[in-house]
Amino acid sequence: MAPAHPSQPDLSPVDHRAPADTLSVADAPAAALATPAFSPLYQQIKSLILRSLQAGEWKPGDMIPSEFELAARFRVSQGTVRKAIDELATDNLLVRRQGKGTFVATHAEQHIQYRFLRLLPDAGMPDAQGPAERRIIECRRLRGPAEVARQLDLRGGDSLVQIRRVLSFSGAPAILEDIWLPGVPFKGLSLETLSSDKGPMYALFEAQFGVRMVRAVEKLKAVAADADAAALLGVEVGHPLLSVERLAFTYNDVPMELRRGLYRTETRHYHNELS
Amino acid sequence: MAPAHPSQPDLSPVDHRAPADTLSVADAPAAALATPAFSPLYQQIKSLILRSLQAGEWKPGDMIPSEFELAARFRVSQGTVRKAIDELATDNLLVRRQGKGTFVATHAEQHIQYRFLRLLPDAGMPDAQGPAERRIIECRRLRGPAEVARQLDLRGGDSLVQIRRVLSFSGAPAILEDIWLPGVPFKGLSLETLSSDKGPMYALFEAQFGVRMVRAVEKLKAVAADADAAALLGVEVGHPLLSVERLAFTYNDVPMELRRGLYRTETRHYHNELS
DNA sequence: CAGTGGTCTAGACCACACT
DNA sequence: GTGTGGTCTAGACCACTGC
Repeated sequence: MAPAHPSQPDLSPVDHRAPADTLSVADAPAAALATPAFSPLYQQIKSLILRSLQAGEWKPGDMIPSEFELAARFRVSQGTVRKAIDELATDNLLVRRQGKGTFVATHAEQHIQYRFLRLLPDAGMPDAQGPAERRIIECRRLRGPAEVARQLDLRGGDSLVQIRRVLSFSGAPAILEDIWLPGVPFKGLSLETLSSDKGPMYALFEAQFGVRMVRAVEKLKAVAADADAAALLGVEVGHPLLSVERLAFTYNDVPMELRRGLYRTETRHYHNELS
Repeated sequence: MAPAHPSQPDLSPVDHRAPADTLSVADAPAAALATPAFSPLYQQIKSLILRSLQAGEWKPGDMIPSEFELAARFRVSQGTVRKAIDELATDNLLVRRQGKGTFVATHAEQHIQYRFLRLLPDAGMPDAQGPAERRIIECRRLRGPAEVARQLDLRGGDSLVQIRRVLSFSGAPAILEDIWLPGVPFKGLSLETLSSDKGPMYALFEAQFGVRMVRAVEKLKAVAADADAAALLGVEVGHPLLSVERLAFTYNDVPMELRRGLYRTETRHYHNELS
């Protein structure tokens, strides 16, 4: 067990027992007192694992090396690796399965159909609304509006993909979504790609473009339906709709998707837990 | 250090090294195979600490005994107590402060004014909207509607307190709230109590009634303002409002408050983070 | 300085899944 | 049985706070 790790440079992190000035900030100017810049070993291990995830060393769904293997690779104890993995698991980047191993989280093959969708039926079981029917209204490339570009950390003239679609439950339209994606990472995304796909959109992004959405922030408002939305969702103009603006991030907090959804909430609600 | 713990019965939990049949399920019938009913030591410690919190052995804001003291009391190692406290801290029941100690979380003297309020101004700093002005519209006791009673785990005829209030920012009304509380734990709550108070309502509940809200679930919808709401919030009838229905729980998932808020979201939004 | 939480180690054993 | 993650211990040392 624990053979040499092929083509793996010595990643042994700093020795936490060494004097403070040999820590990872060794080269910082002595006057830099604003940043304590001390980072525990397990945090450094966490960063190293994160780097491997970004680099694609292990793909979504893969099993990563065992805690002991990683401990040997990084020259630390198993407990330290464990703490690093613990944090990555609570961040939903890794999934532990006792007896089997630790796996890279994925939007595909998860029991929940849509990991980031918080819309539930008012009555009945959480999944009583069945699978959503999806209709793509359009998918085009354009030079995006400045506000969208800004949120995606792009320059004003950069290319974007815009998608508009409607989700229905049991034949009744429920959600109208506009989605903006940066053009470069999503080169080749087309109406055909989207239409022929079956699973969640974020699973498609993983499989086809290697883009994994890790976290997101949402801004919710109540708005009145305009003519467009009213027609597509089958409500009167002025009907109250829940507007959900979502900015989704990949690794390292890089924004990769802006999405604006309009939800009908007559028989459904947006569910949230506070603590 | 670690003197005898006065008036403390021997709380030593089950020995995890003992054969399985001496675990806490020792008395379960042999046929009961549906429940694995194995609980790690640190979970048992967590329950014991939780029990002390409920019993009021340590009040909100208090410092609890050090990890070593608790380890001695419960006859386990410090690391096991640590893991129990870790979970209680991530549940926001305890707060760790390095060098000082571990404290019972409180809704008072927290930097954020309202811990469960997710409404932020669209632009500007998170706290740019300043403190809210609060106006109590009414506070009365009644036999509550069946639906409210059901959600609060009460019988239909039990007494309730109902509060209606409006929150404004910079003089502009923003939130209309209806709050229902069970009458028994909140005996003595009156308009005077509420009006003379300055801090967050949940801080008042802690200080005056010993009720600490621990977590909550919310259901969000977009609705049209009715005549009442329109008048109190200064909008037209039919104006879209964000409806936020919150059920808040004390320890042990006992529901203690039902709250229905109507938020104006023209210049503010409900903020949420997904992961 | 002493007391507290925070990190790290090394080793033991348990629970679970596969073969 | 073997290999994985999960729990528990005992002891060492570090970092922060306040006397």
